[in-house]
Amino acid sequence: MARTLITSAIPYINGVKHLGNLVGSQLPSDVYARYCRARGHEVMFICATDEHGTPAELAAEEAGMPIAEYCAWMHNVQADLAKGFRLSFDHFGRSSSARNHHLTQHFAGQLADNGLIREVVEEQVYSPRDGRFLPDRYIKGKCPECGYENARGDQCENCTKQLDPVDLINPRSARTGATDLEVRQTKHLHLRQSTLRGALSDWIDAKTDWPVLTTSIARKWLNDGDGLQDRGITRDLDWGIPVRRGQEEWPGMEDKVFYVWFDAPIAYIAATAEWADAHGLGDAAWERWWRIDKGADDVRYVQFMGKDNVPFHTLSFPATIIGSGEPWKLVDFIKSFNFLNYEGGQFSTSLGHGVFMDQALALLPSDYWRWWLLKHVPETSDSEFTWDSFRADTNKDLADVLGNFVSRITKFCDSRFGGMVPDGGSYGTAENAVISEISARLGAYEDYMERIEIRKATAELRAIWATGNEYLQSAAPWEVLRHDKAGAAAIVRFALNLLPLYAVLSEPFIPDASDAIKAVFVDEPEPSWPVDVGLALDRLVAGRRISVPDVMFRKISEREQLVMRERFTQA
RNA sequence: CGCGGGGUGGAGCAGUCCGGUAGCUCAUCAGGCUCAUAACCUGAAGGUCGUAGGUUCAAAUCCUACCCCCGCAACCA
Repeated sequence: MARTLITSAIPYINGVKHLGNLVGSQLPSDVYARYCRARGHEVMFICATDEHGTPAELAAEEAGMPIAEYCAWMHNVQADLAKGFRLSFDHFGRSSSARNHHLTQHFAGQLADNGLIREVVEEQVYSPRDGRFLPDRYIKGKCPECGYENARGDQCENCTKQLDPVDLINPRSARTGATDLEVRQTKHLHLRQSTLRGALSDWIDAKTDWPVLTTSIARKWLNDGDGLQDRGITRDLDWGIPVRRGQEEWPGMEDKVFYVWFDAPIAYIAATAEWADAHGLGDAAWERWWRIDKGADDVRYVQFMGKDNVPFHTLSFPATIIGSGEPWKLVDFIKSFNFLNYEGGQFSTSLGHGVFMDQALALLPSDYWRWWLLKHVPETSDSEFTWDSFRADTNKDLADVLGNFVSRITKFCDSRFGGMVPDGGSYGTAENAVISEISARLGAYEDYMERIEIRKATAELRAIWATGNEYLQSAAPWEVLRHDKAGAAAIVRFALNLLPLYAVLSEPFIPDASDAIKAVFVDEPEPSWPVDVGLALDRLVAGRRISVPDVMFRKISEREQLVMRERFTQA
């Protein structure tokens, strides 16, 4: 049996995520995980919350909560939203878990033993009033280039000039406004990525089937300027994974923690270990997914992420894995996405621009969002959410094409055949034509899913749904019924047989609707992935009752669309 | 010359690697059906494929130059 390990980029802890975050990794990874399971793969689907770093500390401060408490709370909020969107993680872990502490410290120790860590004394801005070192972006001041008053220490938002905090005129803390900033020396650990440049470059070059977006970003970092640079993997913060060399203390690093980007990808592994712990399983249960010396040699590992995450997954994390010198599983395929914009601008947490996951679920069931987002998932370029498009596509695809088909055939069967799968008649040329068309489309759908081309898969799936309406229209059982009851029975039986097939094929995209369709056939066994479409469309037993479902997808009115747009769009 | 992605009928996209009558969904218009969520089905109109050159019997597709949009630019996740 094929074994597939799937990870989604882990969402940051500092609040509820918006639809752009959802569509950029969690949602497409869920579709792929569901598809793989449906095809009989043994799947391990992992996600987690990314809980360390300055923004988390500041979010907790703003919420008036201790950081640990804030993270625990927000993790639960995000876990509930994930359930609401039917994200089928095998485990939704936390980067702050004990497992991740140990693994992160372990990797650091291995890297140090292999000569891939060097200690560097840096000069950083310290704010006595804040009681901490300030990351560049948390220092504000007047831009020396354009005079903009609120330029950030890393870059001026007004003139886009890249800055160094020491360039700022009248620098101050963005948190407290303190101006008595001083430059202090502080020692940090750097990962010597540059020494692994050749190995990483060869590895990337071998990935000829990866999306252009993925490899082009990796190559840019490998080759731009002086090539891949070493990277600091520690920070002067309180909240994080304490710097240790494996089990040992790390002299001189007592008050430091690892940088979030060092520990976050390791959390994929740690979360799998958490999964094993949660199920009372031993280490062997998770190691067979991650250690090629312990059974993971036949695992295909696929990662999903937004383009902003690509450098860390193509370079830093592989550098950690390779540099450890241990037989950990490296990623086999990286699916990366562009960004989703909102009504002409970017989604913005601070401006309240756009739709957030909790708001979306309060408005409409998850299938609406899943379908639209997946149909427009930004695979080739940035895409844009508009209420107009959302309404048009969900009304047309879900209500008119799929929902209406389910409705018309079940109601017709109910009113003319007593709500039972009718017996009699036989399939002929029309039915065979449908079988061959669906077979062809199913083949295309499977190819797209194997290659993780989500948009094309949605188009194919929709075309398979439309086949049902086309068939009913031309077969016209309401007409045939007037002179040939057996003939009409065969048509209705055939059309009813499309429903379990649609339920199975649609499940990765719209799982709730899939369940609703399955529920039409109360006494039938669970349908499985079709090996032969002809057989799949001749499986319902005549005489068994069907249950007419409620309207599966109500339509969004023009008025609703306008109201939502008004509510979620800040001028 | 920082890097990358994109520019195809009114809208959103496929096709570009491996040149050969420009395809899909929506919207529009016409017809049909009446089982169904004023749904469905069929057909039509609509594009000199960002611009300008070049290669070729033939270019959306290859080459050159340029224009426009978006993102990124490593101590923010």
